[in-house]
Amino acid sequence: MRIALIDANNFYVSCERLFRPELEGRPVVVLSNNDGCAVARSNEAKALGIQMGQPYFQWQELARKHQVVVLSSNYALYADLSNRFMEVLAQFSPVQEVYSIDESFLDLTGIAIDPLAMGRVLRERVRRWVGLPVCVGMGPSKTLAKLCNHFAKKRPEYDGVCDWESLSAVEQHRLLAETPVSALWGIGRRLGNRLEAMAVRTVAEFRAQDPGAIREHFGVTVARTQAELHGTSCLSLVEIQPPKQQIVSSRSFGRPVRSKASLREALTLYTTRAAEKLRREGQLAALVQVFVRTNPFRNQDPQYGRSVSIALRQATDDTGQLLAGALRGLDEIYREGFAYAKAGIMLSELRPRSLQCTDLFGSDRDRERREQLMGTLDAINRRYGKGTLGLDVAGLQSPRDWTMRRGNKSPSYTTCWAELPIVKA
DNA sequence: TCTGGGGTCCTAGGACCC
DNA sequence: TCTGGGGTCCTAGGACCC
Repeated sequence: MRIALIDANNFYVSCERLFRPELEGRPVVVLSNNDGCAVARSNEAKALGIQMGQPYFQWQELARKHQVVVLSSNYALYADLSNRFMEVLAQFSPVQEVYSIDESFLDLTGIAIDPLAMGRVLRERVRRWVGLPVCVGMGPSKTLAKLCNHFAKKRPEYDGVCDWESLSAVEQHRLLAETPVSALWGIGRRLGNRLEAMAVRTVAEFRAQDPGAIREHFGVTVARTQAELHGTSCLSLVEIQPPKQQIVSSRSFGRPVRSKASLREALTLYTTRAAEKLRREGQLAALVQVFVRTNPFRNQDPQYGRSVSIALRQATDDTGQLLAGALRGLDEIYREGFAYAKAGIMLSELRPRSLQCTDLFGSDRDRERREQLMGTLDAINRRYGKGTLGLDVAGLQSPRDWTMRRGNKSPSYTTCWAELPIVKA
């Protein structure tokens, strides 16, 4: 078994640099929604000490001093480049798992080429065809492929490609002994702390633990991780994404929201998005959950947060019916006098549309007409852009002062005609 | 003043059944 | 005084991922 994990370097930053090559060599940070936290950092920005997930206001001064280029996130651009990246990788193996927006596993078992040579070809191909820098890790299990990818990124001597089985036993052990256990895929901060409390600090020490004891104290997931480190593949590649079990749409507000009218408006937008996703997935939802909460970081302010589940009479993908449920939920949980910072909805108890039962209390003709309406809505929004047409059950009236802040977004270079980059001859 | 969003899986415990 | 055992389903909470 030979599994490769190909991962783009500082993905969002690399996407931005593709259209602004002058950012090469400079510290660049991409921010989360609402320009809240750092979610991608160039190597130069990492070297300045800006942490992943660190709130912008905490390093704003530092950024100014070192002329860091700070950008809002541009998901349309990243999603488009991600698709191109994945298509290029697909040419190297019939078995691919797209693991996240910037990572993919490939099964390279039985491919006769020298793995390191193969890794270098992969890197070069993505670099030339898509323009993104990537690193390649390979090993007999997903966990070892992930770990080797980590080495390929952190250790310049590997030049971006690291294969577990091409390493000598001495080298393997040295790497494991130099790597903290929390660098492992599946070992986060909590488990890392618990392991450390047992004097298990490095991957080498973790691998040497008694498997029975690991299973007993940490459960099957951690036991599998340990087995994978020994080269026993426990996790197979997921080639076809199983249908989603829940669909979430939520946002923090650009500024605190007090009125119910604004919350209704925000939830109308979130429900519209979630319903679109649901229809794209070909699923129906039977349960709508709504939540609102104040800002937990402002603990001097009165805090409130609640969620409620609304069971629908029948599973549906109709924006109107889902929205009616969501707004009924809001009526239940809204309390006056709080400064709300975030709201959202979750659709769950999903099932394929093909299993829809007929409604005892509604006519099929009504249903057909609603389905046509939703289909038309989706088609128009696909063609003319998100949000061109929507339902207004909430009665949109208040000024939309809650929408998110995105002060520094780059143009949608590849997904919007009006924002195509123009190259001057 | 300013702190993201969207997911999955596992486990423990209670309810319930025969 | 003695108070079964095994199984399933559901839910809440915890942990992880990017």
